[in-house]
Amino acid sequence: MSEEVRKISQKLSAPLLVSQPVGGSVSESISENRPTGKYRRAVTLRDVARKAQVDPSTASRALRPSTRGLVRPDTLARVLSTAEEMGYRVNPLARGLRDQRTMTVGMMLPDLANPLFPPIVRGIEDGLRSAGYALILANTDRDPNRERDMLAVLMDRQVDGIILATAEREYPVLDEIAAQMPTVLVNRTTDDFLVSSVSSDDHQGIGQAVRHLAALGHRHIAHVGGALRASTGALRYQHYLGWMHSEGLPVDQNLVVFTDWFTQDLGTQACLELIDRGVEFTAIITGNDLIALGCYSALKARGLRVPEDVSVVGYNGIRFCDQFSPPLTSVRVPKYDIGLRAAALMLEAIEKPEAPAVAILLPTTLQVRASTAPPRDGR
Amino acid sequence: MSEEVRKISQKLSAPLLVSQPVGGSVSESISENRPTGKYRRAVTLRDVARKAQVDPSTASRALRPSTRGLVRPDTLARVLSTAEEMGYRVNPLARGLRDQRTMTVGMMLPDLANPLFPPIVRGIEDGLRSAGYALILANTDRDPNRERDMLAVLMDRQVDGIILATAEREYPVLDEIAAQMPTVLVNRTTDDFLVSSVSSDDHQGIGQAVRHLAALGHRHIAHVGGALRASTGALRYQHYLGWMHSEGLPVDQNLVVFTDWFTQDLGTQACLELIDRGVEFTAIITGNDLIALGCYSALKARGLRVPEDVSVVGYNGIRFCDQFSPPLTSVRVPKYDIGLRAAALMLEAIEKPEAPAVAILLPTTLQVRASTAPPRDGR
DNA sequence: GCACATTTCTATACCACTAAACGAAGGAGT
DNA sequence: ACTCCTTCGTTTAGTGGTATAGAAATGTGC
Repeated sequence: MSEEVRKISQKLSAPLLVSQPVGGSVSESISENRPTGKYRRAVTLRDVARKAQVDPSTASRALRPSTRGLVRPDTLARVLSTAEEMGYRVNPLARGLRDQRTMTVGMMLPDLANPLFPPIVRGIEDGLRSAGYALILANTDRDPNRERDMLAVLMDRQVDGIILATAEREYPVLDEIAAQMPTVLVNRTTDDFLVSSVSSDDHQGIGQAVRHLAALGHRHIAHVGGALRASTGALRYQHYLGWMHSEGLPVDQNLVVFTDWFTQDLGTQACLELIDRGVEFTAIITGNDLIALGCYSALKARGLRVPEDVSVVGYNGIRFCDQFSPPLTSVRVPKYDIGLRAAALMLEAIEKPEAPAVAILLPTTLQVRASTAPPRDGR
Repeated sequence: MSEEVRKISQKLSAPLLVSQPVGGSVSESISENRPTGKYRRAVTLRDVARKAQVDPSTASRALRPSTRGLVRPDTLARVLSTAEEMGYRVNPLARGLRDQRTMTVGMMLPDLANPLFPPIVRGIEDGLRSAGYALILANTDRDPNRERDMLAVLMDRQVDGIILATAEREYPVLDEIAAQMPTVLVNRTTDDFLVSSVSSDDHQGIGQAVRHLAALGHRHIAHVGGALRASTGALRYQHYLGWMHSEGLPVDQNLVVFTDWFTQDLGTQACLELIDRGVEFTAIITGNDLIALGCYSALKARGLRVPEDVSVVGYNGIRFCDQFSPPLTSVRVPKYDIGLRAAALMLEAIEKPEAPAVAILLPTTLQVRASTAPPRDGR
């Protein structure tokens, strides 16, 4: 029935080379040395200048706001209107070559398919776009070789700055990168505080989680943490310790396990290990939502129900948290805003390369859902 | 406890301007007109040529593989080694300006945060990357103005091609775009078959869904479709009709509703409308997974259970389908592969602009999960 | 009416790279 | 010894835009 739409091939209609009629006394057409290819060539500054009867440099002046004052009003108007009329647009390549700027920012991230990143990327994207910058993404899959390669690719492209979502606490390349161009870290930071960063306030976030569980009556709260070599993993663990203490709850290192990375499978493994230690607990604070999902599987495998037997709190508040079974209580981090801020910071860094580094922490909100409940009485 | 990591600001260590010692008889340093800024300037072709004692154009020949044959072996070696030694990298801006190619492809998509897109984008990204191309994303949020703007931005940047995930069946801008540069559609197509596209084989996909439900014993299968102005919405609807007929199942237009767009909320609305028509059905085939989630809510709101009272089949097989409550049976489309293919097609189109358009359909697989079950007996 | 200041525009040069045309050197052929 | 050819390199010019210096036009004051 739909066979007619399958694997068909059909000639492209040959497009017209629209050669805009050039009125007035200047007779040359726009870029007479037009290539013979399929596509139309763009109008250049020279084309505009010729038609407006001025020198290209005058046209250039007229067209860029900052130098506009150096042009007599009537000339200005003439240039502007012919430019408008001819549909002139500056060629950012040419301008970039001259100014040594590409108006492009590179971003390295582990994997766009990780649901944490798309909203951040959108934020960055939108933030940069409003200032005329474009974003080039490079996924590294946490492969150090690929990371090097992608970095080289971005550098080669002369990006005006680099945003990194790939940083680990020890991250030797960073020095090298930061020495070459403006650099901003998102979501994660390094131990050496050299470079600006934007992330969520994990202190506050873990606090919300601990206090929420404490308020429900939990005392034996476990931690299935993320990778300690990532700042997020380490910080959340530290803040877990800190808040447990300050809430007067017992901390037992047998109730703490770590994953090697922030994935569902590793979360399951770690959680199974935790359970099999046989130390009693009624709630888990996890390193992120994926690990939390891993805990769901592990708990289920050992016949424990969420939240009846064990409450689980995630971190990040990725999309679909509310659709999980049960819906996952999670510390929501403002992902889009993190991106926006990172973009703003990048623009600032490009503008003023000598400005000092800043760490920006954005507030989290606890989203309480069905994965947390009071512990069964008696425990 | 973590106060020390909060809102700190600290001077960046001033980086050294590493001025590589230039040996040999040529005494000028690399780019003596180095700017005074924070960052090091790149080594140019001239620098290499000077040091290797050849003309820049000879160096250029030596350095690009295609013209390498025109250079005597010893000269070649000398140029190559000095280039290596000085860490020379071509400036893509300059090359792009000369060759009128940016080695960059633009992509317009509605919203990266839609879980359908990240895997596709990764595929495109990886496919392009391997050929030395980079990808620039532009999110449009389906706002026609934004769409125009983003398009202009991409054009201005002289991208070598455009990949569109924003096409609707009637999509007037497309002609204009396709006349200007290589264009490839992903996921969706237009009614006028002018431009190459890569999407999933919806005929096969819906077939899998219908036959799965039929095999379970369902006869009254409803369709909560997507937007008809998108090819995906229209095709899936048509194929639903087709397969229902060919499976000998009754088609009742009262069992068909459409959403205005592929979102969860609109899915809920549409499904509520469907239920309130009072016509009996035991299963729903939806326009995509988000609509399926919307149906979950609607069914729940009317006291119907999935899958006991109504089976639900999604489309796309987005991430976390298996975590939903209940886990969603869905037609999985090979998102990453779609991206890869789109990239390949784009590269081909850039290479040979006159090549005819092709529509590539990739096979789907039905992932059966807990949202589908046999209908309760008696119905 | 002239010197001088100011405004407005043009010419030049450069950003980094490369295709095409050109030229020099060396070898082969007669 | 002379031309012709091949090989390898350089010169030239051009990609589009803009800062800078300087030229031309205009205005000002006496």
